[in-house]
Amino acid sequence: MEVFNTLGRTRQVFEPRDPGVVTMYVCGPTVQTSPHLGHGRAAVVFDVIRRYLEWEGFEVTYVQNVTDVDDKIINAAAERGIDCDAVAAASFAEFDEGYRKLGVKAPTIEPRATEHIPEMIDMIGSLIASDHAYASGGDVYFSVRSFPEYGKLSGRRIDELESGARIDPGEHKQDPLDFALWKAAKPGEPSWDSPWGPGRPGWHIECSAMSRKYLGGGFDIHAGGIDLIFPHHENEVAQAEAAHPDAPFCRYWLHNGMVNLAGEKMAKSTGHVVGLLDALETYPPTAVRLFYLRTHYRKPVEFTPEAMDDAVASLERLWAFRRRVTGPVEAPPDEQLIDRFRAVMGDDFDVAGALGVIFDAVREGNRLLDAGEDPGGVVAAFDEMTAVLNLPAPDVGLGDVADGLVELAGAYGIEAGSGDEDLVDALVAARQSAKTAKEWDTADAIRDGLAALGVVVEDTPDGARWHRR
RNA sequence: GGCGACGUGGCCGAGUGGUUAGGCAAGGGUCUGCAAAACCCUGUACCCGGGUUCGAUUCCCGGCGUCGCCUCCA
Repeated sequence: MEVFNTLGRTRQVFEPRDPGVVTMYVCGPTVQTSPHLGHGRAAVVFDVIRRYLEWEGFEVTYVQNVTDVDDKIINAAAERGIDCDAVAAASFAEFDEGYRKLGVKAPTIEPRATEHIPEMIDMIGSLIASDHAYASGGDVYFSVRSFPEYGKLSGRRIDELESGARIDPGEHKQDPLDFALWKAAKPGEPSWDSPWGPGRPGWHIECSAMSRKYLGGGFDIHAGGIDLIFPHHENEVAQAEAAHPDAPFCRYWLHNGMVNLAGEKMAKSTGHVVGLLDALETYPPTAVRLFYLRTHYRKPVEFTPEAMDDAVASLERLWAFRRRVTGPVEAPPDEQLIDRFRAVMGDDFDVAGALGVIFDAVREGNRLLDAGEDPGGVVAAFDEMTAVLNLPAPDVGLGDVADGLVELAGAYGIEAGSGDEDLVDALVAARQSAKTAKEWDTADAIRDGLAALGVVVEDTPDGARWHRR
């Protein structure tokens, strides 16, 4: 298995720190506003990587942090006249809903910055003790020049950074490159006591401190958006390795590409976004998930209605195939398909390639079914592969069609009272009678009526079947 | 300006030094009362210019273009 490691910008053989165990830290959201489609992509992409690793037999500890204290949360709270906790709680609820609808597995641990202030203070303290940081005017800054390897993750050199850097008013840096580990509290801001006075942590320190706490030194995978490489992840490396020079901070850095809209990156700071929850209302969540998964995780993707229609149609092909097979599948998964799946997934998580294998399975399975042969092994492989990607089949339940259904049934003399599904079965049977009598108009009217309710009737050699659209 | 990524057929999108990715859409056919689904067939794809090679879309150099980072950002 090989992965592209941002640290070194090369493809490397994946060898976890401890055999059979993978420790992952994913940069989670700053719970400041509503999630957009970009947040969803990061979550889905790393969720699939996690599920794949678990499928390969690794025991995965998946940590995703929640940044619940930061300048923008404070500003948003001030603007809206509510407190920071309320801003964070409302935003977190939306992220959580979005992740859940997208089928993202809950993190093993989901630590919040505000619940790990002592750990951060400890780390800051040891950085000061080792001269990698200094207190200044109630703030504490990391001294970038004290860490010679600074820039190794993002491929920057300190001297080049120097020219563009500057010190903002109110900061007390010794060097423009230095960044805040601890910010002195201003009036009205949330704050915690510290050896340097009341204040709050800088952004970067939480990930170094919390990953250390839950995953230890030299954990396996640190993941996040490609836009976090600099400065966030660069700073994390510097802090963590300066505080613990004995071992590298983490072994593999994985970064996902951005979601673009009209050719430009979605970004909450510019308002150039499509809300995640809005998209999940407009499109089936599994189709949104598939939209993310069609493109390799490191590449940018363009969000367009056409791309979504495409994803919806592709998904329908998947499930149209799966609907053809009823009853339990007992055959072992087709080995050739599984081998191909494993090969592409182990090749820097080529999920687009994996989808190619899945669609090949669909064609082969359909061909076998048409030929009257047993597609068991292909179906078993299909089920296994789609489970790894977590592309769940839609609910077959009727949902909210009940009212129109009773009316339609009545029109054909079918008594309400039994369950909705029985009603549909009765209507399908009525259509079958009409077909037998060659009353095509009636048969088609029933089918059209059901279609209008979102129930699709399809004829097969074994009789008519129906499913929810 | 510095650093980095990318440029594949109508659209999306994997991949490879020489033999089919895949999806969506389109055309033809089979099946079917019709429809849907499905299967089969079709469309001579790799930004441009050099170079390496028996052979490059696939490696190297240059150019053009798009995007990202260089401030907060998944």
